[in-house]
Amino acid sequence: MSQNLEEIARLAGVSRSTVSRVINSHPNVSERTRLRVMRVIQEQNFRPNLAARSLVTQRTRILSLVIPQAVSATFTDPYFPTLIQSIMLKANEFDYAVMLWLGKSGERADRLYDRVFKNSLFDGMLVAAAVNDDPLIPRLTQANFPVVLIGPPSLSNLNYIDVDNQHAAEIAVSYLIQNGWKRIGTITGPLNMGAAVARLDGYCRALQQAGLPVDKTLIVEGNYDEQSGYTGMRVLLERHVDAVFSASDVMALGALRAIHYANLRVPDDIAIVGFDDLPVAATATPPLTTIHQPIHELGSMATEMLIDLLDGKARPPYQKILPAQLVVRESTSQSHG
Amino acid sequence: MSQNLEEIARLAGVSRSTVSRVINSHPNVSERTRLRVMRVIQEQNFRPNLAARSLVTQRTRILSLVIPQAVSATFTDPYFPTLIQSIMLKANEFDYAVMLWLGKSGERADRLYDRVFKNSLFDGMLVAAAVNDDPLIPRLTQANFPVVLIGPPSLSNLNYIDVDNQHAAEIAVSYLIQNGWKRIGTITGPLNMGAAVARLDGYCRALQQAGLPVDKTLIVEGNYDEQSGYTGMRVLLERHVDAVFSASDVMALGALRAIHYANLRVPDDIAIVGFDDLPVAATATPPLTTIHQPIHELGSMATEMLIDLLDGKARPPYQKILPAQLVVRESTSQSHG
DNA sequence: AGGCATATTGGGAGCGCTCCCAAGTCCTGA
DNA sequence: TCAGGACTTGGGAGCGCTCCCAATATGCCT
Repeated sequence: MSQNLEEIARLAGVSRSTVSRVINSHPNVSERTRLRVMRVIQEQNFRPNLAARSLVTQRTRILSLVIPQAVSATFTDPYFPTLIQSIMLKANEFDYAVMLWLGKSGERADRLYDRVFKNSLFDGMLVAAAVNDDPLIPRLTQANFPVVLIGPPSLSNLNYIDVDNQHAAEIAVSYLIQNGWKRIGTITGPLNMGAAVARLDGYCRALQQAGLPVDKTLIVEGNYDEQSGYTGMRVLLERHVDAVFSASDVMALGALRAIHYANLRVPDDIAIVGFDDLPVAATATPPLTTIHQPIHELGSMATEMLIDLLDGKARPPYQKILPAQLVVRESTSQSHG
Repeated sequence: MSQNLEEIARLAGVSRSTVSRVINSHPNVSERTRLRVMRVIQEQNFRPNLAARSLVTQRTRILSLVIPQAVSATFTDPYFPTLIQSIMLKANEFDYAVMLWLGKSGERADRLYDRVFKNSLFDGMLVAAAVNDDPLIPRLTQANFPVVLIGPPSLSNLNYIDVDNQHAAEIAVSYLIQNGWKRIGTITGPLNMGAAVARLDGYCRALQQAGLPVDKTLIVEGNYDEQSGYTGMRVLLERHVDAVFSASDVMALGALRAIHYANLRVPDDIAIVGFDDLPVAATATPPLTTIHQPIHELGSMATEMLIDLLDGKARPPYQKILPAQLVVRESTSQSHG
């Protein structure tokens, strides 16, 4: 069970080096020998010791995925599971394994990074949902460690992939305006996160471009979870909005709950637009108009970017921005004008 | 940045061995030397090479978490994120890192295990949501590799932790019976999974103990997702049930949707009991009576069990069963008798 | 002061692999 | 038949660490 190259070599009647060549599919091995060695490897169910290999190659073929904001509330959002899954699959496709690191709720983020960096066993790092003042960023500027951020970066020369949050939000709000809604509020994400800020910017721009005032009392900060959507909507109801742009579907669901609770109807009394296009958006009552985020692409492209960086196929700063589309459903289907 | 023990030793004016002792906090180092070495380590931001260490210790302090059933539908269920998070945190607490492995949708599970076992860089393995005919199980019986299953095992001598699914289901259905509901249907989970079978058994036992017939036409198989709850409920509505035991909250949500769609009311016309007690159960309309699963305990205890096994503090078969409790909310609040 | 037990330190060996270079084998063509 | 090139194979060195044992320093007792 726990043999080494030398052992396999003995059984196949060749040298350690030849077995190594077979395993790493080096060209200079005769077909005859290759087959013989392969058979012994199979019979013995031999798996080379990756620690030994890493020691000499200085590569582990492990990627770390770090999610600092994984407080339980955030993690209930299917956004992360989807992202994790797409990263995993892409990594495995390229023969990389993935280590996961989640922040403890209430823990300072640098404690998490201490934990991560204490473990040197990975070649590169993906960071999802970093906050703007993330303590990782300064650490990164000095070292030249391969990292790809998923989401908006707080420094301009970092590697990252993101969806065009601002533009998407602008489209969503413009759509509301074009369909006659006037008093449009928004429930934002946590404003220490870049994506949340960008979505709010898009909201403001759309209003300005339509010549509508930006009323600060119609802007409520949430934290992406259902409850904060509910609470935020209660506030906006008091301010008599007739439409709401929610920075996430999950919060939009909370907003729906608040609206039903107030015995109002969507979209007859109030229109709602979400963000993410989670599966649940399509089955909500009523089905939610929302911005479709290409979460799968985000995850798998981020992984490809990181691997490109590791292979020297790309150099930092390496950056990509993905478009996001408006998906119209019943929560805005009826014109108000 | 990438020095070694020898380098640190030189800077601190001691030997490689002494530095090693300081890092591993061996007792036989004088306080004076210890401080001096520590300071150099700090200054140089030195982190020992884990590959080299693993090569000699034959331990990596990495755990693998394998979720074979992670088809997108399953993964939308917050059960997994919660479980993953609790495992991660407990592992980190014991200074272990966690590698994650997810099955690709439509992929045969043994392909996943091939991938996992090709990577020898972990000391032990946690497997969540294995199916009954999981191809891992035969592999396990031969090797003596440390594995803890999360969920019901298909072989009696495996290490596992589980909640008492059958008993919990029995309590839930008995509660319905005691409150006067008569024609009780059930939407099960996928019946190739042990937990789903156990919950169905509990349903049947409760009926039998109350002297009620088990009507096979009132048993509908789902697959734990929202849509299958919806579809299952449509079938049960045709069969005129007055109460439903759903094997998951997410399916119960689907069932609620079907009931609303049919213009019936919960609990006035139909009572519903779920399973899991996800956060969403409390905020559903109406809030869901359900079985509370201690997901966090499940994950962190499974991790502790695995570490016990690795440390030789426990020997296989090592097994634990956690109780689950009924949480009564409005979806059953009104007696029907 | 000297001797002995104990605390502290140093260095060799070896974990299992890859990489490099040298040696061996085979085949071709004049 | 034999030189010369290409293909194939073997083995030494070394990656950075831990562990063991031997060597040295320290402290205590008589």
